[in-house]
Amino acid sequence: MANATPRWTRRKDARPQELLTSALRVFSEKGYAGARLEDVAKNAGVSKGTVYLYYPNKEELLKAVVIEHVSPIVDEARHQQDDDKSSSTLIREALHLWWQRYGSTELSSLTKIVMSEANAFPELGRFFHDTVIAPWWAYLESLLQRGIQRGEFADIDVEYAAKVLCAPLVTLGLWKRTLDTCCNIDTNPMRYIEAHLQMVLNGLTCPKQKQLTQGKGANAAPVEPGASGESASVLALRKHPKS
Amino acid sequence: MANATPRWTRRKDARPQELLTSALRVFSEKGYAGARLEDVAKNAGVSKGTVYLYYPNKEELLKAVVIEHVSPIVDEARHQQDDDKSSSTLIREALHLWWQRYGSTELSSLTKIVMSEANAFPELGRFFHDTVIAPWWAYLESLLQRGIQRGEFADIDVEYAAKVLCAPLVTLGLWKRTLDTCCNIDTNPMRYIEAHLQMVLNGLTCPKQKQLTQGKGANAAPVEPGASGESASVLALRKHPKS
Amino acid sequence: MANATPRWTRRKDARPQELLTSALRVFSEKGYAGARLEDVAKNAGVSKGTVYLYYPNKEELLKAVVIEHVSPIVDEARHQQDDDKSSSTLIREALHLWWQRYGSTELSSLTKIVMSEANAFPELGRFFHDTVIAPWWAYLESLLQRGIQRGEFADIDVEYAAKVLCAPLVTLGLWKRTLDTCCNIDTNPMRYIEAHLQMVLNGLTCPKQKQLTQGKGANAAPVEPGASGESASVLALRKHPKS
Amino acid sequence: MANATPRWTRRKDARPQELLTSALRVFSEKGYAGARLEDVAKNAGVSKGTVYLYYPNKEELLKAVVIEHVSPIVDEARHQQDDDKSSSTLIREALHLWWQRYGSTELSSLTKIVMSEANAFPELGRFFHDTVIAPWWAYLESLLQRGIQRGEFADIDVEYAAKVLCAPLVTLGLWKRTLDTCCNIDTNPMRYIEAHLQMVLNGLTCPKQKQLTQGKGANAAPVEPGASGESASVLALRKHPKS
DNA sequence: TATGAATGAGCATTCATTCAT
DNA sequence: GATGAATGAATGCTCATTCAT
Repeated sequence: MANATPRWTRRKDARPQELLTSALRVFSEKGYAGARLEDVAKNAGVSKGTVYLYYPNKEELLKAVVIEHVSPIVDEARHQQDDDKSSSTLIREALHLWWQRYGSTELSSLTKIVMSEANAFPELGRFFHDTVIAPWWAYLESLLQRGIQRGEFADIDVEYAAKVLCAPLVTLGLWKRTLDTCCNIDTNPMRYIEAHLQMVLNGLTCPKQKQLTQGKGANAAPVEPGASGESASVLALRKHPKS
Repeated sequence: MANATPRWTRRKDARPQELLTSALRVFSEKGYAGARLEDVAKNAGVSKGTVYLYYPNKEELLKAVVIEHVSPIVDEARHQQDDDKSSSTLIREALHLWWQRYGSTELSSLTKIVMSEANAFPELGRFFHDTVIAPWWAYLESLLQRGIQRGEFADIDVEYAAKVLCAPLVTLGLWKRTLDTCCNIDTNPMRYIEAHLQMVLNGLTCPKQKQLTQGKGANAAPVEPGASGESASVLALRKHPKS
Repeated sequence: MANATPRWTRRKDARPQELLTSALRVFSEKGYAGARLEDVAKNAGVSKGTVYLYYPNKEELLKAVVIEHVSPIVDEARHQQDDDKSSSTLIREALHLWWQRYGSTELSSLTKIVMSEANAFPELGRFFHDTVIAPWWAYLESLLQRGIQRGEFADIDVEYAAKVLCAPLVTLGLWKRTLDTCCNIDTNPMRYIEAHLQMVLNGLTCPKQKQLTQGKGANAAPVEPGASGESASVLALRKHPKS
Repeated sequence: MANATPRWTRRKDARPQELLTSALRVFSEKGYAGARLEDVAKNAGVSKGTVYLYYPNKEELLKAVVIEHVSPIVDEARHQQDDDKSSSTLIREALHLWWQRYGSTELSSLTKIVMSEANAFPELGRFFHDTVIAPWWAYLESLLQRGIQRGEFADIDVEYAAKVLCAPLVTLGLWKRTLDTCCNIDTNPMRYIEAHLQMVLNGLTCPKQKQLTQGKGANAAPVEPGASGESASVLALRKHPKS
């Protein structure tokens, strides 16, 4: 027996980190409701009660995980400098950074969890929005703005374009951790991101066709229906936008 | 006693439908773990025990919800005809259709639920992939292929572009049902979709700049670093793709 | 096996009563905090979960015990009629009734429990006061008033006398269920009540002495100190009444 | 480091005292089960572990509180001298003393606690009886005896009268600390005690009526039923004394 | 002595599932 | 088929107690 396993060699200072890491793993795997605090504890090499020495309850533990792990990423992006790179390059870098630091890691499970629990714990949703989503949107927005001002980008709906810009990465992170796993698929993230950038930077439309649609303002109404022989059904869709 | 209270005049066949609708609502609101079968039952106007007459357990009920509600949507898209519209228009229509039939409805909660539970119930994830995701991807892929063949679209990475193409809509559906609610935001779906289409069809890059980047194949390696003065960090990012 | 022990032969209607009886016993024995709902259940021959079908939580169960068991007693006393008995007799009857219906039964444990938990659950304390204590005080007060009006009783501080009148019974109930048990004492309740009634109705003071102290009003200040050679310490006590 | 923060200048001997005081407060407020040793410690300005240096467990701590705080009071009463005061005065003094030293202080919470826990810890109940109750009874008994012997008091059931005599004070102490608090009542202790003394010394019965009932021995059977027109129900009560 | 991090048994509460009616 | 009372396993959380420092 001896002191083979000393009851607490580790420092109080180390505990929170260990618990948070363990919690991230368990929440990732089981979701919020499915995560048992006992597993979080066991995983961190401590007993159930110890968790409560550091976090008053399950919800706060989850929040702590988000705060601890996500916030730094956003800060990193926020402090990205505008240097003399092209705006395209900065966007490319931003998306890759997000992927490398968040999407490709266990952290992206948090997206899933927050989405799932936002109804039950609106405060968590708000926190995630304010801390993670909004800053990202703001950063991407500033990059788009920069591109337009420097004549690199066409004049588009900056606010919404920013939201759209990061959406595929969010989805990718989600899929990698869910469908990929259970369907034995192996989506290639770099190829995915590249496809996204290609489309978004250059557009699908063939250069020769550009004249036809090019030149409209960013907020321009959708392509005029009648003009391009669209079906009535599409008209209907556009005229009664839902929600 | 007689039929003083015709407790079940409704046909037996109607029950499953009502249960499924009720279940969709409850799962939507509470998530899988949070949904109480008693609420599903109450909501459908039956007793707790009745649920078990139709579905052996909670998991099967969820699967049934997905099967019942999602499958038809995909069929509708699958049978979309190639007529003489432009490929851009078909893509536009496809995305609007998805939004109208799925994203904007309670169904989009299923995305959230499936994502959350895919680890716990891989079979559910597989089913969702096979039934919902894959067909959509295939359909979008076919549209992209058509566009390229008809000279409307540039030659891009069709397989991945299809995945990217629907990703923002998935994200939008997720956000509308989570962050929008708890942050009191009101994202405008039509504006969002339009921004997406604008970017994807025309690209961000200003026409005059196009020459510089245009002309590379779809699967082309990312813009050559050195050539455009990108920082080493981006290089690094691209050279060590994670996950 | 057969249906030796049918899962639930007993009626839903019977359950609450059985649970309440069981709860009274367990609360009596263990106090509020010490009572385990599982014991309450087992005692009533049901499972833990069943308790929650009838009472939403431990606190409500306790309240229900009080409501169910105590209220009737008070009602009984409240409806006691003023007939042609002497007021002494009515008081005698009231105290005996209290003892027979409450003090001598398991119910008197509730006094103990309510006292113990009143700080933690003030609402419970209020409820007990309003439902049990106050009505009793009011009833005794009315009897005292009647006695004075009919010339049977001296003119005393009716409000406080009523409180004092029932106090010894409360204490007796408490003692019987605590000290008597653990000290192997066997206080004789009838003798106790009789001693109380003797003192209270006739007073300790010997008839011959009565002239000396008699004749003062009920609310009279305590016997004048100096006049009867009392010690300074008592003076002090009276001049600085605490609390 | 040195003694930069003289963490414990206080003598070791002081600790138990402080702990006991703190424990009294916490037990008072929360009851036995509800009291958290951590609060006791914090309140005394020490750490949780320290409590265990002085008291092996919670139960012993409670016993120590009782021993420490209650014993002195009894001693004080026990040493009360019989001087030339009237027996009424001595009784009056005794009750006031009890109120001042015990009932009106935090100590009276101990009554509540001991009552609550006597079943769980019979030894505690015995200790309280032997140390607190019995001596008080004995003292009051001696005063009553003295009164009778000196012709001041009628010939009553001394043993039980003593118990009854202090009962209202016990109840008052209990009520002040429970119902008064949660019902926002403010019972006036001096008025209460005075009402008690008035009744007990002079009796309720109007002087003119005294002849009718006076003159019976203390242990006399209750007023003869038939003789005073009492109802049959009272007869019943008296003939089947319970418990 | 004193500390306070760690433990783990213990209990209230929930809810999917069963089954006698 | 339908009911809903009953079940009991599961889990969040508390707190008396221990013990390495």
